[in-house]
Amino acid sequence: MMRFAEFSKKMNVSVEDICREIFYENRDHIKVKKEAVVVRNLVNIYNATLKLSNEKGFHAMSLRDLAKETNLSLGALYSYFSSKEQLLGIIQKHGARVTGRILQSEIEARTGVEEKLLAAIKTHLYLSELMQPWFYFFYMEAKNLNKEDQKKAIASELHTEKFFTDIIEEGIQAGRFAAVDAVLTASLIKAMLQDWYLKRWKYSSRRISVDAYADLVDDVVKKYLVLGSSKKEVCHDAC
Amino acid sequence: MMRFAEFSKKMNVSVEDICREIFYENRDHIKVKKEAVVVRNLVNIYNATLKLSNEKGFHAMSLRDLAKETNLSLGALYSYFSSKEQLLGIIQKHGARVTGRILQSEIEARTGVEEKLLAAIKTHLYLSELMQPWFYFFYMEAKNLNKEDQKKAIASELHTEKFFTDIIEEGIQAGRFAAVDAVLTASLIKAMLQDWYLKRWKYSSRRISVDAYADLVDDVVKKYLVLGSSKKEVCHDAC
DNA sequence: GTCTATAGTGCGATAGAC
DNA sequence: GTCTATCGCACTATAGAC
Repeated sequence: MMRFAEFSKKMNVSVEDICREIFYENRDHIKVKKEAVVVRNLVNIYNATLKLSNEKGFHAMSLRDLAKETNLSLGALYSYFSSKEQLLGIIQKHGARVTGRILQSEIEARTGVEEKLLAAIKTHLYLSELMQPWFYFFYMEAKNLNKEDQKKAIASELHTEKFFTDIIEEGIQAGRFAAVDAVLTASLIKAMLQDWYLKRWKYSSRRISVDAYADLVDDVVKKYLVLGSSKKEVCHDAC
Repeated sequence: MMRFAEFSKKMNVSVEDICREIFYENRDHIKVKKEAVVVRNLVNIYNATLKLSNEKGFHAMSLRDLAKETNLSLGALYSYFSSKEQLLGIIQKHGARVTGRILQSEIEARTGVEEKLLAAIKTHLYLSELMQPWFYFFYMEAKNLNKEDQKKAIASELHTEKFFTDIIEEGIQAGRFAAVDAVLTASLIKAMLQDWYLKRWKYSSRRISVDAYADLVDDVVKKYLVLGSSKKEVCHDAC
């Protein structure tokens, strides 16, 4: 099964690609017209927004802060979005979209139910590792969205969870997993996956790799779920 | 083992008690002198602050919002704290203190390592259920604290985690738990416990009780940790 | 395409009447 | 002990020079 290094190469998820996508979809709100200029500045603006927001919150970040961080003027910033609120909404929307898209394609590529579960766990962790600031932002700033975007954020959260619920139910029906509560179990898995990007500082300072974390989560989940997995297996950590 | 209803009765953690404690420790910053008046207003102010902050963030809550919610004037509010920042710091500090105090006393009351682990899980969940707005606030607003208080918040987070690490290590040394990575496992447990108060809306709408959630977490953790726990036990959900 | 200057708003905080 | 009125400031957003 794939490790993070491969995933990272294969995906090549770059902020630049996301920004180009945003450019094409928001041509009307963006006053500047040269693609190369726009993409360069959007990358700059979004990275700075994520940095400042993740340090002290989106609301606490003023556009003067953002202008300083990007080395752009206030006026120039407003050539790339029409209001501070819109800036928030765009980052949320496109982050969520990329996540959903990749998660789906990676799960579909597997057949066995245990492989699917492992692939879902790994893909979610690897994605959140590649795009940690986006994931963190998505989580912490959801309450600052307007009502409509907030609904979308909740839907996106439940949609991700459903990937896991479906896999677990499939495993139960196939007689490979114990008959647990699939919805609740999926919630627990999601909680463990979220901790990875929400407490990045903790795992960083302890020098835990994303692969090690993925193995751990998979281990915990499989011990709970998989029928006939002997307790002996636990020993591979000890022996 | 104790259930939530008992815990709730036994603890009788009231916002009023916390506010009285705050009053005694901050007499110098609080201009009003009659205890009864102060406690009544502090309860009002803190509840309103938690409500508004948890809806839209502490920074986004203006003191005019707070005045409206508490039915106090701007001037009156400033009789109970000296700045908006101080209001944030006080809520954080006292919330963290109550948590640490209760968690410690509940764990100390047990002897067996498995009982300790279950007690720690249940106490954390039950406390976060009783004081959900405080826990949520503590988590989401940590980044808005000044640097000094931020350090304290991180220390508090690690301190809570250490309760779990210690119990797991004790279990491993006693030969009752598998030789897992105690620190990492404690992180995972904490992640699952935090989801309970961070995603309260989700569990509420699904009508999951805190007792059911506690049993689930305990089940997952014990299946991963406890040596010689037969897989047959998983079936109690199915059969 | 980017800048500076500024209009207009709402904020945190305080003074002084009652 | 609580109120109203207001100060000074920092914010979002825009207009117009370059």
